[in-house]
This record gives sequence, structure tokens and C-alpha cells, in this order.
Amino acid sequence: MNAAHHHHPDPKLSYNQGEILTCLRQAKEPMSAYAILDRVRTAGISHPPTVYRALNDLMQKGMVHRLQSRSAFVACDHGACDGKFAFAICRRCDKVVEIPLSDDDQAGLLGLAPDEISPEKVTLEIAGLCIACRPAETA
Amino acid sequence: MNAAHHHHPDPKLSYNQGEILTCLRQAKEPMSAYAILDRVRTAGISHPPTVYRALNDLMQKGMVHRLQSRSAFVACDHGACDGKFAFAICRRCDKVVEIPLSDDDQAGLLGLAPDEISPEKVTLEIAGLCIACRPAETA
DNA sequence: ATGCGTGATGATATAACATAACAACTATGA
DNA sequence: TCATAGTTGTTATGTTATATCATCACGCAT
Ligand SMILES: [Zn+2]
Ligand SMILES: [Zn+2]
Ligand SMILES: [Zn+2]
Ligand SMILES: [Zn+2]
Repeated sequence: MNAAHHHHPDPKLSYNQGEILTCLRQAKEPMSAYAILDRVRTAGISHPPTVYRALNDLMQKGMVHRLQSRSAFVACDHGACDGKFAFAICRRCDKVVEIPLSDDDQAGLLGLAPDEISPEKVTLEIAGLCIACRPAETA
Repeated sequence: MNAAHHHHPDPKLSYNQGEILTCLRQAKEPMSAYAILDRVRTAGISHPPTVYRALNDLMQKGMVHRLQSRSAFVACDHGACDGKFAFAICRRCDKVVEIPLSDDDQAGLLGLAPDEISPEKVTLEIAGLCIACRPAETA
């Protein structure tokens, strides 16, 4: 199989990267690596390392983000971004909203780090209840 | 085995909880659940569910925190705390510093959440390089 | 053309992390 | 006694992630 035979979301991506990014974009919700694997089997991708390789490459490019609190992956809402984002996640339905962080936001967060650790990267995830799940919570 | 036969870090803790909290406090660094399991075998704890149960109980009490970005657990630096903390973590040596968050800090973080998700809990982990690892990085 | 280096992918196996489900034991009090 | 709640033990399994080596396609120098 060859890249030229398929539509790619970005010409710089390899075949596997393109398939997996497309899968995540269509899902519009976080997917585990193994859920992705199930969905791309028809595209000829059939082993976990293949999926993790592509996910790591896509994360390096900023096109995919990992939700640490869920061990799941989402396509970047903005095509790509570079460390300057956070997530809000509904604890009930797993809906995810990507939050762009301003430079000030970033600086403020990095400023929380103590002197003995010079900060480089911030992981911020805010869990809560989305508007659709709020009624269901009054049980 | 019975709690009365052992010194406990807190009388309200069960035997298993006490052993595992003591283990984490002695380590002073993050430990995976399975690393804890190895260390408490001599105390009669020998199965993963036992460790995870105690860890979950201790986390509920705020006496143990989980580092999402490492799948590891640390004893709270302050005995116990209640959601109002962050971590700075050295990406090279895994040194961890717990950062207490002021009410203002918390409010600021929760304020980043979009309208459609009402925020409840914030997970903030800042990765960087600790002072001891800075020389080693110039490779 | 031949051979080489590089990057991407394929494939096997295993490691590391976490939980479901059920059984057993203790303590407490009706 | 009996029921109840709390804790722990045990087996089995599910889920997430990586190490390692093999293979393939391509560009390029000889
Ligand atoms: Zn993004
Ligand atoms: Zn929701
Ligand atoms: Zn704490
Ligand atoms: Zn360090």
C-alpha cells in the first residue's frame, strides 16, 4: 500500500499516520489506542506497535494529544498545536473540550513550578460535568 | 494479622493502608502499584487488587496522590490534602515536588474551563528538569 | 546494475498497569 | 444466633504500552 493511493489529511504524513489521524478526527471523541486499532484494521493496520508509533509521531507534530487521565488520544481541535493547550473532560460522558492557553496562561502555570525544577511542559486536565450530563446527575 | 500488632502512621487506617502508606512515605519518590507490591510482600500483601484497593482508599483520604503522567503514586507531602495541589516532575530522574495550590490558583485554573463543562477537579502536572539533572542534559 | 543507507512498516512476544468477581474472615450489635 | 458491614484474600482476566527483530521501498553512490 502506498500513500499516493489514498487521500491524506496532510501530505507530510505517512500512510499509517494519515489513517490514524483521520480515524481520530472522525471520532471527535477520545479513543484508546486499541479502539483505534479496531477501527483501522480495514486499512491494513493490525498490530499495537504500529498504532503507538503513529500516535507518537502525530503527538510530536502536535496533531494528536493524549488525555493523561484517560489513557486516550484525541485529534487536535486546531489542526496542530504546540504544548499550549489544556482539556476539560466530562467525568460522566467523556466529552472533551480542548482549551487553548494564552501565553499568559502558560507563563502563569509554569510559574507555579518550584525553583528546583525548571519547567518545560504543562499538563492540565480539568474534570467536571458537561451541560448535557448535569440533569442526569440529580439522582 | 491485626492492626494492633503494628505501628501505624494513622490510627484510622486499616492494616493494609498503613503498610502501603508507610512504604510510599519511606520511598519519597513515586512508585508504581507493582513496585509497591514488591515492597510489601514481606508484610503479607501479595496480590494487585489488595494494593489498588488500599491506594484508592488512601487517595480518597487525600493521603496519597497519583501522578497521571507516570502511572505512579506518591505519599502526600502534607499528610493529606484535598484536591488542591499540583506536581512538578523532573523528566529525567522522576524527582517530584508537590505544589500546594492557593484558592486563587484553583479558581484561576477552574476558570479556564469552558461554559459547557462545569469544572470540579483539576489535574496539573508540570514536567521539567530538576537542578541536579541540568548539567547531565548538556550532552 | 549492484549494493548501501535510511525511513517506514510488519510481526512476535512480552511487560506493565488495572479491575471484575467471588470467597473468607472479623467485629458489631439486634 | 443472625444479620450486617468492613476488610482482606484469591483467581482470573482485561487493558495499555513497549522491546526487539524482520522486511520493504526508495534514493543514491559506486
Ligand atoms: Zn491542540
Ligand atoms: Zn457529559
Ligand atoms: Zn498532598
Ligand atoms: Zn532530575
